[in-house]
Amino acid sequence: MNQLTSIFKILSDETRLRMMVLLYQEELCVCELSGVLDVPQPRVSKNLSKLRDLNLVEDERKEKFVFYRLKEENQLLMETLKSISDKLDTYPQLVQDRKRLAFKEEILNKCCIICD
Amino acid sequence: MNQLTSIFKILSDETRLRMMVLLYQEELCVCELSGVLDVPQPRVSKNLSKLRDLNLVEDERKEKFVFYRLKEENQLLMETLKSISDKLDTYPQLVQDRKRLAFKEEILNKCCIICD
DNA sequence: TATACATATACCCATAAAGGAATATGAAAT
DNA sequence: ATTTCATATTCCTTTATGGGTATATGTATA
Repeated sequence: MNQLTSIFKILSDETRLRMMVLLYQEELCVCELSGVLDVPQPRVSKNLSKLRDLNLVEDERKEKFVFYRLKEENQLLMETLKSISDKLDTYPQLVQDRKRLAFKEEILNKCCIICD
Repeated sequence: MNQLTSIFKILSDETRLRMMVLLYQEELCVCELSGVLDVPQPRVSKNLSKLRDLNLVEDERKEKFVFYRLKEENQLLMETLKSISDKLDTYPQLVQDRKRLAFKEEILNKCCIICD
């Protein structure tokens, strides 16, 4: 039962929901999430750790960055994210996030300092 | 966006989730919900009013009782409740609630005093 | 009109949760 | 080995949330 409600609790926070919707698209590192969503890095990290605690994401280090991706085991979560993604146009913020996702490289260059 | 997160917030509380799952089956009055779920009446009422505030249920008085039913307009909510109901067996508490729902008349007789 | 009963609300308390700022950690590069 | 940079964590404050008890409301029945 708690397994159920905790999923909804995770989705009930705007920051996390936006993170999940992006991660539903593709794996992302912390600073990409932070940059695309325009949300401070500690907030992203803290919320990612909540997702990790519930075994909803897995992380993998690649060089300097830690990438997070959704674990697809939780069927309810996946169905829910699909429902949201199917009607993405209904939610301007999510549409904007997705647009910004397309520019993540440029955003990354501003956020982290890899401008070489 | 808030429209989205508020749906999940509603579902993230165990009492409300159990209420919603029952209401997904059939309309129920306050004391039926209270009796079937074995939850104090004020708690049921308060949570119903939260649902009403979000326009997720409608109520109708029939004689002495006020019956609540889900409004089926919110597609995401409906899809979510369907997902849950489809895998009901996974959640013992929900299974038990549904069993008790079948005995609601007897439960009602104990909870309210209509024993004529 | 007075009473009973179903439901709604108010008040209070305890806990949880989110957010920000500062700082710690730990891997990689020099 | 030391510095840099990405990420994680800690501490603190504020606000939100849920639950209980008591009580108010309002409809129906006697």
